[in-house]
This record gives sequence, structure tokens and C-alpha cells, in this order.
Amino acid sequence: MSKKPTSSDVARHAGVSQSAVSRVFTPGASVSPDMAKRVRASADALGYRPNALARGLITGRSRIIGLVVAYLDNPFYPDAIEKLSNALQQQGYHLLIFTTGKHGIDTDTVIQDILDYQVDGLILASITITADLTKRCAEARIPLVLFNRGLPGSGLSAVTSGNQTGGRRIAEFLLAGGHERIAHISGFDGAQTARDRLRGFQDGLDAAGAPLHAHLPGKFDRATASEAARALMDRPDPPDAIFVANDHMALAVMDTLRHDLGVRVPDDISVVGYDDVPMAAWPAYDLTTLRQPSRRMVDATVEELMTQIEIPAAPRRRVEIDGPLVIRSSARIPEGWTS
Amino acid sequence: MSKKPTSSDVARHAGVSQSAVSRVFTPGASVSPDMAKRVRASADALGYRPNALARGLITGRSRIIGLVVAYLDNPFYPDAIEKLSNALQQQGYHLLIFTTGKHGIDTDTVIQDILDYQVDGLILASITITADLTKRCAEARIPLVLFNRGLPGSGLSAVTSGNQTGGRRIAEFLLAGGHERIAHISGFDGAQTARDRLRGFQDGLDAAGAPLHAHLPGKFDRATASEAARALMDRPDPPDAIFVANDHMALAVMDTLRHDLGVRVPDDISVVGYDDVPMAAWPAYDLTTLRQPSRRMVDATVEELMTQIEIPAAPRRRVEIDGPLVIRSSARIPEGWTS
DNA sequence: ACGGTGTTTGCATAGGTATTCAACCCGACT
DNA sequence: AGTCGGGTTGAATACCTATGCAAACACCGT
Repeated sequence: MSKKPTSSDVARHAGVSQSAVSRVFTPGASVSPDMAKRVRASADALGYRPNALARGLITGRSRIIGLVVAYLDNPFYPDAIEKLSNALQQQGYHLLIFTTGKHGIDTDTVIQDILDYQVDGLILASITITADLTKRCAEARIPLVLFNRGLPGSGLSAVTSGNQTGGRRIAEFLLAGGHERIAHISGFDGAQTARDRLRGFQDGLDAAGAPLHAHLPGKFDRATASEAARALMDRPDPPDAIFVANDHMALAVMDTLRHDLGVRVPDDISVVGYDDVPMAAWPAYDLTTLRQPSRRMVDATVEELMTQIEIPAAPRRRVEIDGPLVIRSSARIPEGWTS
Repeated sequence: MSKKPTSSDVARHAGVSQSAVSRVFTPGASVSPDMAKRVRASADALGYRPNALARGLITGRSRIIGLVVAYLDNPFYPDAIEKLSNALQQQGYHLLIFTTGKHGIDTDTVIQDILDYQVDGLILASITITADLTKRCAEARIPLVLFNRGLPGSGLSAVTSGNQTGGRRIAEFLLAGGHERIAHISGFDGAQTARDRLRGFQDGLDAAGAPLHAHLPGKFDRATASEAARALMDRPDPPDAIFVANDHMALAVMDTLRHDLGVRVPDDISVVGYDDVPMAAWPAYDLTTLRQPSRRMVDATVEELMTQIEIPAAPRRRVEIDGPLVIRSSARIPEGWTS
């Protein structure tokens, strides 16, 4: 016995029709208070709860949002996922999570799998998607939001921080600090986020007529970033400041500089990151960094999803949310720098 | 147009019955090679993929595993989730994730929500469950596995590391190092994992006739752990070694000791953690810690789920996987200590 | 008392798939 | 040639719920 009770079981128990039971559990349906009371009583007695799968099948709304994410070792993402999950739960949605792994299970395959679940929406975090797949999503009318990635010209919704503005601001900060050999360890060339940060940074330097002293790719990866830091310091003219494209790498760079190369931060060299992950605030690093307002980014993502679900024809929006430069001690602070 | 094609659409297109289409997409069903080819051709032409919801409704298997997790700021969990997700995907299952948040959305409510999705199994990570809920799960025949938590006497499946053994091993290590005032910052009293680590630690001290110098709760939380560290060092007889119940807290303790209190680690005091999260290996901390073999724990969890799904009557198992003590530099290393 | 308005309820059906059952075909064996 | 059997196929049904439709009902004003 003790299979899960169905709405018909409840109906029989309460002496009403199955439709009535359904209506009691459907917000906004027409039910008399008396009916509601009887049905709920029976439902509680039997331990009935509506079957979300059957419900999703008939309404065409699964109330599931697919999340595709490559890796979770950058602490920005766990933090964001936690907030995303909470925000979505508040709206009655839930996250079906798919990881591609760094060993690159084919992203497209993974997304195909997700679509099978009739998700009401799709969030891609630090993932790029092929044009073919975006077309399929569009055809299936599945809202798609890129989180922390943009794909300009794709016409896709995307939520990021103001990467270009942020990069520029960091350049200004380092210049104001009197740095003369300013280097950059970038992310992954294929990621618009990385390109925008570099672009803004470069613009900021250009505006002051300052050169970008050196530039190496870090691939959003600790090992590669460390390697890049070593390479930079090996040069005959090592930099006196490095902007690292995200905190995850910046922390690795600081480790390498201090413990591997015996360089003092910020005395010998300034380091600035991007994201403001929780660890950036830890005293061991105390990293100056440009904050990505994850809460607001998450809220924007959820809002974008919800409006697209409500109004399929709604225009795709690209949301950029600027964050403040959080000044800590990993980079020299310019005289009289305010704000 | 361009609604998602159904199996009937494919059937019509291929001039066969809907059953045939279904069979082609059902592994192990009886289909002739010719039929398979024709159907697949039509399916590809229309872009058909089976609807996982409908499939789940009729088979009673959603191929979804629910994961309930409280918080993701302890980096042990993101790491484990990533591995879990990968392992499950390999088996054709996917993770529906639910967060309770620290502000304690009612765990029971959350689990109720999960059950609505007809999940094939449930993983609870760092979550305790009420007896009422376990009963409901049992009645619904939903496999339940506790990850990194145990609930002795509950008859539930649980996968943990050998917490007691580990705690004891740490005691032996600290004793061998000649420490005389050994303190402990524990986790959360309600968590068996925390109790086991303490128990083993205490046993190890007892076996040598050594006292536990002091013991404060850390609630698995950075702020509380820092507070505890401060309190310990404020005493007239501060400890010369602290075993902190997990790395997440241990890193906070190290930060507080070094940057807040100006105490040197390990010169003035030894710190040992538990988990071996990725950050423990970072040079800024280089934390001596007992490794929880997350890969093997994940594999055991998945295996346990799969066997319970296959064989509902299978006995619930409690799996404990011992991990090695990873010796780094945050704690004095005993003379001639090997292994 | 009656028509009208607005609310509640049940009936029947749909949504997309897997699976049982019977029908079928075809080759093989006696 | 006839029968048996394995392998394929299609028709019909079930899974569980939401919803359009029409019937039933209550209530109001005149």
C-alpha cells in the first residue's frame, strides 16, 4: 500500500469530484470556503500533495529553471547560485542544475538534456552557447538569460556587471596611485565579460596616455594565473601593478607573488581583482577589487526570466549593473582618494 | 507554429504508430532496425525529443534527484555538488536543488516541495530532517541519503568520512607534537558529524591521559569561530593548539589569530582543520587538515541511491570513508612523524 | 414569482508518453 | 504443407492533473 494518493483518491474520500480537488489546489480558482475546507481536510488525512510532473504536463509550466554552469571553484558562483535558488524559490520556481565540467562535456548535449525537462527558463552562467542551440531555445520559446556573460549581437538577454566601466575605474585607480608599469592578467578570450573588462581597462589607460605594460591570459584559472604572474615578474621590467580579471585568479596571484616569489603586496606591487568574492575581504588577502553586486544581478536575472515567461514577446534586455570599487590594502591607495 | 513536436507528430511524419516512436526512444524495446532508422530520421527532421515530464509521469521515474543544502559558503559543498552533479549526469540523473538558507526557511516545507516533483531520490547535505518527514519519504518509497551527516538510530542511509577516527587521529598528531593545552572549536551541537569529530578527538586525548584544555562551539560559521578563537586566547592560559571542526572555520580562526591577535601560526599555536577544502592548500594558509575524500563520498552516495532505486528493499547503509591527515605547516610537525 | 447575475460544481477531455495485449509476419521445423 | 515460435507492430489504455463547458445553484431586485 501507501502509494502516493492522487487527486481522485482525495475526491473519493471527500465525496466530491476530482475537478474540485484540483481547484482547491489551484490558486485563483473558484471554490467555496466550505468545499475548500472539506477537501483540505481529506487531503491532509491522506497526505496528498499535487503531482508537479502531471501539473507541469498539462499546464505547460514545469516551474523548473535550468541552470548550466561550468565549474564551481570560483566562489563567485556558489554565492550567486545560493542567491538565485533562494530568489526563485520565493517565486515558486526551482533550479535544475547541470554542470559541464571543465573537461568539457559537450555543452550542447547538456542543454539538449535540459530542454527535455520542459524547463520554463534557462540560465547560463559562465557558459557560451552555440547559435544553433539559441535557435532551438527560441523556437521552443524558452527564455534564456546569460549570467555574468554577454553575447553582443546575439539578441539574448544577459545580466552582467558594468564590466567596461569597472575596468576603466580600476585603471583610473591604479594611475592615480602613481603606478607606471601596469599589467593585466585577463580571463578567457572567448568570454565577453573578460574582453569588456580589458577594454575598459585599456580605455582608462589610453585616456591618460599610459601604456598597458603587459598582458597575459589567465583563463579564469588559478594555475594559469599563477603562471602568468611568474612570467610577468620574470621580465627585466616587472610591473608595479597588476589588474587580474577576477578575484579567483587574483588570490592565486597574490599567493604566488608573496609565497613563491617573495614579493610584497602592496609595497612592491599592487594587485586589484574583480568580483569581491567573500574571500577577498579575508584579512589574509584584503584584496582591493571591483564588486559585482551579486544580489542585484540575481534579482535582475530572475526578473528578466519572469517577464519573459509572462510575456514571451518581451524584448530581450541586456542589464549591466555597476558596482563600487572596494578599496582594501592589496593595492596602493592614492593620496586623498575619495569614494 | 513551432510548438514542440510530440511523438505523435513524429509517428505521422514517419507513417508509423505512436507506440513505435516511443519504443525507438526506449532502450531495450523491441524495434526492427528499419523502423528505428525511419523514426530517427523523422525525429531529427522535426527536432523531436521525448518529453521528460510525460515520461516521468507514466514510468514513475523522473530521473531527478533532489538535493537539499543549507548554505554554500563552506567550499566543501560546492566542490561536492559539482562532483555529485557530474556523477549523476553520467547515470542519466539530474539534480534539483533546494536551498534552505541560513535564515532557516523551514526545512520540512522545502522537502515537501521537493517531493512534489516526484524525485527518484533525495540527498540531504548538512541538513537534519524531522522524524515525520523521514516517515513520509519512507512511505513514498523515496530513497534518502544523508551526505556528510549521520543520524544514528534513524535507520537512514548516510555517507560521511570516518569522523571519529579522524578526530582521534588529529588528537594523536597534536599530542605527538608535544602540545599541552589543546583546545577544540566544534561545529554545531545538533550535527552528528560535529559530535563524532569531538568524540574521536576526546577519545584520543583520553587515551593519552591528556585533558581537553578548552572547548567552544563554532556553529560551522566563520564569525562564531573567530569569536571563539578570540575568547580562547583571552584566557589566562591560552591554548597552544586548536582543532577546529572544519576548514571553513579553521581558516577564519587562522585569520583572527594572525591578523587580529598578532599570534603566529604555527610558532605560537598550532591549528588543525577538517575537510581539506581546496583553499586549505593555498600558501596563505597551508592548513594541516584531515581530508574528507569527497570524490569517494560522492561515489558512495550515488551508488547508495542507485541501489535503493533499483532495489527498494535494499538495506540502508551507513558508509564511512576514512581520509588521510594532510600535513602542512599550520601545526607543529612532531619529530620523525611519518605517514 | 420571475428573470437575471454571479458563483460553484461536475463531466469530460487534453496533455505526451510507456506498456499491455492481440494481431501479424516470416522463417523454421516436423 | 502445417504448426510453432520469435520478433514486430498498432490499438487501446493508463499515468495525474487542469480547464472549458454546461448545468446547478443561490441571491437579488422588481
